[in-house]
Amino acid sequence: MQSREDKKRQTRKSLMDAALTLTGNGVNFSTISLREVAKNAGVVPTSFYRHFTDMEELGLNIVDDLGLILRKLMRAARQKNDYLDTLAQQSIEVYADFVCENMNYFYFMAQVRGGGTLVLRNAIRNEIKFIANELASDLRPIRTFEKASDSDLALVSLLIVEAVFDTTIDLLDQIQTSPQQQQAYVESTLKKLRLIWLGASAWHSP
Amino acid sequence: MQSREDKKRQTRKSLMDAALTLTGNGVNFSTISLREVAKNAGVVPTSFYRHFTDMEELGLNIVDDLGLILRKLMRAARQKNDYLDTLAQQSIEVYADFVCENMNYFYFMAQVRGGGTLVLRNAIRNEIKFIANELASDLRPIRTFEKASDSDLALVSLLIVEAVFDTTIDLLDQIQTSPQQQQAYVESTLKKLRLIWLGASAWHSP
DNA sequence: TCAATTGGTGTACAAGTGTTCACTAACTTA
DNA sequence: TAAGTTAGTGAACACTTGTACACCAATTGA
Repeated sequence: MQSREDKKRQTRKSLMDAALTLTGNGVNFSTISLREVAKNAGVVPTSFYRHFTDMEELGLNIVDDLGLILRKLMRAARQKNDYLDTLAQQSIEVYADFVCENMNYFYFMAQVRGGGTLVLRNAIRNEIKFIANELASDLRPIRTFEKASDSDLALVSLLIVEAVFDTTIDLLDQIQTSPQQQQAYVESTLKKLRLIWLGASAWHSP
Repeated sequence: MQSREDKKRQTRKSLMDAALTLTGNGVNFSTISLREVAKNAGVVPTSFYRHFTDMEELGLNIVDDLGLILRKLMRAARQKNDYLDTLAQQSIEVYADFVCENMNYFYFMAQVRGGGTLVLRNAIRNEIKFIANELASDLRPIRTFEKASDSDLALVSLLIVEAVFDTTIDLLDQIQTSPQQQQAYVESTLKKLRLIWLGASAWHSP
């Protein structure tokens, strides 16, 4: 038996899952109707209002969940390794796997990043900045960056995170059309990171 | 007096402009209805079919126009200058101005890049690759890259173009909320390019 | 000049949209 | 056990959507 609160939480989750499933199937989040979400969640349209005032609020809650996903990602990628290149390769492979396992969330991110409401766009931007900050404090102890200023380190981190996140739609489309060539994306991204790496190393040693 | 063909071309342009105006006003392209476009173009809904079979086809034609815009951009940015840093700064300033003057097109690009149909996404991807290729042949004669392989040069170019294009939504939002701080975006992007630059220089001198 | 072509019109329809309101049944609390 | 709270229901609303069809008027080409 479950309490009323539990049941509520459950349908709430059903609604969010329904929206995510739709975005994962290639439907643009902005075009998804409240009624469609309700139907896919096995609930009558008016019930939607017991949980969210409108689709944007539901979207904001998905962004929150996405935040959790991304923090889990960071945890998984945090395998201390002083050899930068190995670290980078491992991280990107971890990332690609994560995207595979949470495709719906990453489709959502890719869509909303450039095409959501201003409110939603800002929410995504904040998540990206947060991850970049996390990365910065992970990079700080590494020898390459011991002389780098905080703002330089922040910039390097932001560039890396953007280079990875903003091309995730390419990875997702790759997975859909020819999953076996996912490795191509990993290699191309790895090369980009190596380049950024190199730049960062040279940054403060003129 | 104008021929029938001219008049047709003109309403066709009205339809595309209407769609662009809407995306420029923050409406997501995927949610724009055929009827709304027709109304804003001052034409009855059924007339739409005389020009496009559906909104996706209209979108593809906008991508084509965007291609022309971007080629114009490349031409404007092609001020030969052997001093890389100055070149980079000039290019980004040119880009920011271009985005200001063609906001609707760049909103469209930002939206469709991650949230359009698969067909539209691929169309945008191709434009990005094309621009990256152009950039690569511009970089080729520069001394820094004289020893770089073609594929390395292609990678550097792609990274640069993506770093600029995929954050254009940030520039657009910046322009909307506080236009005077547009310079902040320019500086941050310039730093990113410097970093990539440095990495590229170090790439083949181990 | 006369017939053909065609861009644009107006009506119509079935389907889907967000939101309202009164209602029910079951859980919670006193 | 009785009263109160509330997640979910179902009907109804005014409106928008894409598309089909018959039609018109003006440019075109013979």
